[in-house]
Amino acid sequence: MKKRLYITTPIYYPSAKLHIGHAYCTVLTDIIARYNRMAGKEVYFLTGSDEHGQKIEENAQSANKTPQEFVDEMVQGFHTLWEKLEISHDQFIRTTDEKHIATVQKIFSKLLKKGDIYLDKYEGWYCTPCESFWTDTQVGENHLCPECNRPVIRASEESYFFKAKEYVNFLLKHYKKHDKFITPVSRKNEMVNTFIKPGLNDLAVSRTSFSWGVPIEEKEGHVVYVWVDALINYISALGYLSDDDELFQKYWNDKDTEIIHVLGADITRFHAIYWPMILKALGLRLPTREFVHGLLLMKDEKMSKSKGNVVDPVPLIERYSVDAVRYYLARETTFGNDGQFTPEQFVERFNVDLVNDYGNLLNRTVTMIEKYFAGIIPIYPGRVTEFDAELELMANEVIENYKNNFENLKVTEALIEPIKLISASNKYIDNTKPWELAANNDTEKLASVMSHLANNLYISSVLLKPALLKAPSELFKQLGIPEKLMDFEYLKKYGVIGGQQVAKGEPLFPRLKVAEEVEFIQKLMKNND
RNA sequence: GGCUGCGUAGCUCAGUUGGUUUAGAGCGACCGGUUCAUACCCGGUAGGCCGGGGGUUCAAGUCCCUCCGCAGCUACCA
Repeated sequence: MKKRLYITTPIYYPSAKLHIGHAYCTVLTDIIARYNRMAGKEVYFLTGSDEHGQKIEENAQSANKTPQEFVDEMVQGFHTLWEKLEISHDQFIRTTDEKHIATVQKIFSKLLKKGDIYLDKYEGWYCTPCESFWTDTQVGENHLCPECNRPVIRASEESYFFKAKEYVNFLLKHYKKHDKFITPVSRKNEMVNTFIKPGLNDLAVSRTSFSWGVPIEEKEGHVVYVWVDALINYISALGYLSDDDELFQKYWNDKDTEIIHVLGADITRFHAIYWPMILKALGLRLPTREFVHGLLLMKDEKMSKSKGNVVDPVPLIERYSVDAVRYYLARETTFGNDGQFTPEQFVERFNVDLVNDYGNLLNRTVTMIEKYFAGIIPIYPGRVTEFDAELELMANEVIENYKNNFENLKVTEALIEPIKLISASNKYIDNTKPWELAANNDTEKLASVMSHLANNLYISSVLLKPALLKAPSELFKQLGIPEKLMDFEYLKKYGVIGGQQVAKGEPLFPRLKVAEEVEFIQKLMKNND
C-alpha cells in the first residue's frame, strides 16, 4: 500500500452554476480523501475551475462583462458550494492563475521544441455566419451547419498539432499492462473502439478563432486548446516546471504516491487518451488510476419534454443539512453506474438510514443507559448474552469489508457496511429485550447489552466519518466519548468504549414529513430550470 | 449510421469466472410482535414468463445471434 495519495476532481467549467452532478463528483472524491487520511495516508486533494474557452468568452459578452469578471463571479459560486459541502481540498486551482498559465506555456514550448507539437493547417467544415468549424458527422450528408442550418464550406486555418498518433502504441501497451488504469473497464473499451481503432488523428492544440485562453508565446493570435490547458492543472497545481516544485516532487514524482483522477464519463476521452500521451511526451509518470464514475441523472415525472432538470444543491444543504446531502450522494448510486435523483428517494434515504436506523439507535441507547445505569456506559464485559458473539463477529466483518471496499474505490458499498451494523444493533435490542433484563434484575446481561450498543454506535460513527461531518461528533458528545477516539486506530480491538457519562441531546436527525418535503424539492427543481 | 452500456418485484437497484433443488436487497403495501426510542424498531406475507424471439449447454438473468425500447459518446462545446 502506498504511503501517499494525490487525488483530484475535474476542474469544472464556470459557464453556468454548478449542479448536483458536480456536487456528486466532488463529494465522492472528498469522501475518498477523508477515508485515506483517516487510514493514515498523506493526502493531497485538488479541485478547481477550468476558465478559458470560447463559451466563456461568449457568455461573458452577453452578460456585458469581461471574461475575467465573468469567471471571477462564477467561481465565487464554486467556493460557496464547496464550503457548504465542507469539501476538504488542499488547493483550488484556477486556469487563470498566473502560475498555471506559466506552466502551460512552458509545457507548450517544451513539446514544440521536442517536436511533439508542430504547426500545420486544420481543415474542416466552416460556417461563415457562425464562425465555427464542424466535423463530418456534425454537418451530415447535406453539409449544413448544425447550429443555423445554413450550408457550410470547406475551409482551413493554421493550427498547432500534438502528435497523438505517435503515442497510440504506447497507450495501448499501458492499458494492457495496467488493467485498473481506467475503471470501470467498459470505459476503456469504449475509448479503444470509438477513438483508437478507427484511427486516432493528431490533436489540434491551438485555436485562433477566439482569444480567451493561454496565449502561445511562439505565435501571435494562437491560444492553447482548452482541454490541454485544463488537463495541465493536475501538475501545474503542484508547481511543475516552476521555482517551487516541492509538491510536485512529493505527490507526482515519488513512487510512493498513488495518483487518482476522479472524473465523469463524459470527459473520459481527454483523461484516458490525450492526458497520458502528454505526460509521456513530457517524460512523466502516468496517474495510477482514472476513476470514471457514473452520472447522476435528473428525473421529473411530469415534464419530461423539458430537457434535463437541474437541482441546485445549495438549498438542499440549507434545508436538510450537509450530512443529508453528502450521505445521499454517496449512498444512492453505485460506482460505475448512472443513478437517478428523485425527491422521493432523497427524503426516503434520509428518513430510513439516518433518522430511523442511526439517529434512533443512539436515542434509544442513551435513554436506556440513563435509565438502567445512571448514565454511565458499562465497561465492556466480554461476551455475555447468547447474541454477543455473533454481533461482535459482524462488527469485525463490517470493518474489514469497509476497508476493502474503500481500497477498491467502492464508496457506496463501503458506506453500507456501518449501516448494516446499525441495523444489526437494532435487531440485537429486540433479541436481548433489555427491558425484560431490567425487570428481572439481570444486571450482568443488561450491562453487556448496553456496552455492545454503545460500542457499535461508536464503530459505525467512526466509519461514517468520511461521509458524515456533523452527526458522528454529536453522537460522541452524547455518549461522552472524547474526540480523540474518533480514529481508525482504536477500532482494532472491540470494546474500547465504557465508563463514559452519557448526556441525552437532540435527535441526530429530525424526521422528515415525506409528502411535504417531496413537494418542496419538486418546486426547487422547477424553479431552477 | 458507428461505438459503449442499460432494460430483473409497484419504485430504486444487487446479481463474481453460466450450476447451493423455491431469482435477491432496500423502500412501499398488507399482517403480526414489541415499548428503550424521532408513529420508531423487530418478524412474517404478498408481488418477477430476469424487454421479445431464437440458439449453445447436462445446466443461462448470467454466453452467442436477432429484434424492440432507453441512455451516453461520435474528435474545434467544454
